[in-house]
Parts: sequence; structure tokens; C-alpha cells
Amino acid sequence: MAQQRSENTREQVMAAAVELFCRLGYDACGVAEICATAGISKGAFYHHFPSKKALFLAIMDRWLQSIDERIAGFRAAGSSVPRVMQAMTGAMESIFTDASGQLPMFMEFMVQASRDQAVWEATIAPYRTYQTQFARMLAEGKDEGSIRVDLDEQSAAWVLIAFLVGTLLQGEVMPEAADWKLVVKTGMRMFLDSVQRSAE
Amino acid sequence: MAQQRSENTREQVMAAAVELFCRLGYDACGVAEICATAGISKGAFYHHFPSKKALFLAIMDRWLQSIDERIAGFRAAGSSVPRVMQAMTGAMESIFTDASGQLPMFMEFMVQASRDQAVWEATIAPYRTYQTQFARMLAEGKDEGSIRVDLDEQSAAWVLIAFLVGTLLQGEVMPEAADWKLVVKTGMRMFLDSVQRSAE
DNA sequence: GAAAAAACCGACCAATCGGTCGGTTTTAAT
DNA sequence: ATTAAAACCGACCGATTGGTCGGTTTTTTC
Repeated sequence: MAQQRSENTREQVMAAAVELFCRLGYDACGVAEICATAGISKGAFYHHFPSKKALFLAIMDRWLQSIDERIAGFRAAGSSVPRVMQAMTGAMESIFTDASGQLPMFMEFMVQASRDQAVWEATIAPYRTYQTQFARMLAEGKDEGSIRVDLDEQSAAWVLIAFLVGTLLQGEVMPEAADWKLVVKTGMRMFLDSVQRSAE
Repeated sequence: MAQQRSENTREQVMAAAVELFCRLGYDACGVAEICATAGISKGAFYHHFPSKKALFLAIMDRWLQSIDERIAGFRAAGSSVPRVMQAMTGAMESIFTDASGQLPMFMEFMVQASRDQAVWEATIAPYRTYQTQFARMLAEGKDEGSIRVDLDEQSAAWVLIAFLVGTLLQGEVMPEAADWKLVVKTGMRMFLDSVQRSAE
């Protein structure tokens, strides 16, 4: 049990910070408050993180990593477009159920990203990856005949991502306004409808 | 020229605040900085606004009002679904061109809305209005035969709004990543495709 | 078990924050 | 010209902020 204690407090700090960043925002909550919630001292905090912003970056890195793992699941689902869409729908629904509480962090990421270069690059990179992957998938679908050939797959991929991001945002800001799982399902089906080669 | 001066400085303060809120964020920029940018003193500031938050609310009210005016244009475009969609597309494109600079405020609104009740209600109200109007429009389209009857118009309306919000967000955070006008156009066409009664 | 290293503590600091206040200048009314 | 009110000024205040530092406790190493 060498560095077990160290890693433990580090984890406690990050957990406390996520909760406070969500509820109060990055600027509105102080380091002292994070320390109190985590049950440690300020000295311990600055022993693990060089600054408040570094803590934020660490949380973001971990979050992006977990997203990457989710995305990796899509490839395992196969390369057929309808099948991947189905997997995506399921993943989105699971996000809405069990991870909806920590979604405010997503907004915090966005806001910070628009003002800090380092945060910006880390946030933007995965987006481009998803878009590229999905666009390629659509292009393959064209070849195999399941996707209509007059579709602009680059724009279509962005349309899907924009829809998902928008739904996530609204689901967070006004969770009671609609059945967001149903909205996701409907949107996915509409997307599929307009992307697939019309059956004849 | 009675209260001309007063209104003038008030406008200067709001303009300075918008610019600083966009670039630095609400919490990260101080009242003193706003005053310096506006070229007035702190005393003058608190003569016009009771608090920093009140200034924020005032900016938001003005923004929501301008949105309402844009929306009013849609009704003038007629009640036919395809026609309204076309008008919406045009409006979105114009937003991307001439108003893209002040879009970071939108994020600021969202973030504040998730934490402050008063801001929340003001932000949420118009969304529900748009969704309601558009859902009704789709329902009418069902009756007149231009919209497929198996569509859930409530969810479909949310799908559209989520797509537009997501596009706006992404277009702001990564303006160079795609031709966002084209994305809007593509998304609108896809939406129309899947909503309209399939031609036979 | 001694000594070195890592983890931790909490009082403290300079800087900054939103907001106040007594006083001055500008404008409007008489 | 006088006066009252509105607009404006900027020094100041208490509170809070991110971050520091000398010292203590715990863990690891030999």
C-alpha cells in the first residue's frame, strides 16, 4: 500500500471538485471549499495539483478518456450504419439516465474552452475524431448501397453531432420539459430515414 | 436632450459588459474593468444598475427581445411547413454571418441559467414557445396532408431545436471546423425529408 | 530503528472582488 | 440666477480569493 493514500486523496479532491464545479461553477467555488468538501487541507491540495486550473484540466482529461472508451464500443458493434446508429441511441439513453448529474461539467468545459487555448484543443480534438469516423462510415454506406448517393456525408455527420450536443445541453438545462430519451430516439430515426436510400 | 446622456452611458456600460463577458466570462471580469472599458466611474455604474447581476439580466432581456423579433418574422412567412423551414434556414445563416461575435454570451446565459432561478426562467420560456409553435405547425401539416401522420410532432420539434442549438454552439466554439451554413442547410433538408409525407 | 522522503496541515499573504458613500459636476426647472 | 435633482466621481471597505510556507505526521527505505 505504497502510494495508495496519495491516490486516494487525489481522487477525493477530484470528486469534490466535480460536484462543486457542477453546482457552483468553476469561478464561483474556491479552493478552500473544495478542500473542505474533500476533507483535506489546502497544503495537501497544492501538493497534488500545482494550481486550480490544473485540477480542472485533470478532470477534463479523465472525462474525455471515458468518452473515448464509450466511442470504442461503437466500433465493436460493427460497421453497418443502422447498427451503429442503434448502438449510439442506446449509449445516449444511458448517458441521460446514470450520468445526467455530471453533465453541467460539459457546459463548464465548453465555456472554458472558448477562452483557454489548452482547454480548447483538448475539447475540440475528439469532436473532429467522431465526425471523421462517422463521415467515413456514411461514405462506406454509399458504396455498399445502404446510403443515398446524393448525401453530403461531411455535413450530415456534423448534423448528427450537433443534434446530440444540443439534446444533451437542453436535457441538462430543462430536464422536465420533454422526454429526452424519446427525443433522442425520434431524432435518430429521422436521421436514419433521410440518410438511407429510399426503399422502392 | 433631457435624459440623453444617461441613456448614452447606460448603453456604453452594456456594450462594454457584453464584450468583456464574452471574452472573459461573467465571474472573471470585474465591475471595475467594465467601468474602465465603458469610460465611466464605479459610482456612475451603480447609479444605473443596482448590482452586477442586474446588469447581466438587463443584457439578457435585450437579447431575448431581439430573438423574439426574429421569430416574429417566421409567422409572416406563412404557415406552410416547408416555407417556414426555408425562412428559418435563412435566419440561421444570417445569424452565423453578422451576429456570430456575440454568441459566447449565449453560453454564458446557459451556464448562469443552470444555477440562478431568475435567469433560468427567462431563458427557458422562449424555448418552450418555439417548440410549442413548431409542434403545432407540424400538427397542422398532418391535417393538410403534407406531414406524415406517424410522426411524433412534439419530439420532432425538440429535435429541430436541439439541432439548431447544437449547431450554434459548435459553430461558435470551432468556427473553422466546417462550413456551418452548409451544415444548417443539410440538416434542414434532412429534417424536411423525414418529416414530409413520402412522395409516391 | 533511524533517517530520508512523501503526504499533509493550517495560519498567513498580497491581490482582487462587489459594493458603499460623501462629495462634485452637470442638467432641468423655476 | 437660484435651486433641486439627477448624473457622476473615486477613495475606501469588508470579505474573499488563489496561492505560499514553515513545520508536523505518516510512510518508505535501508
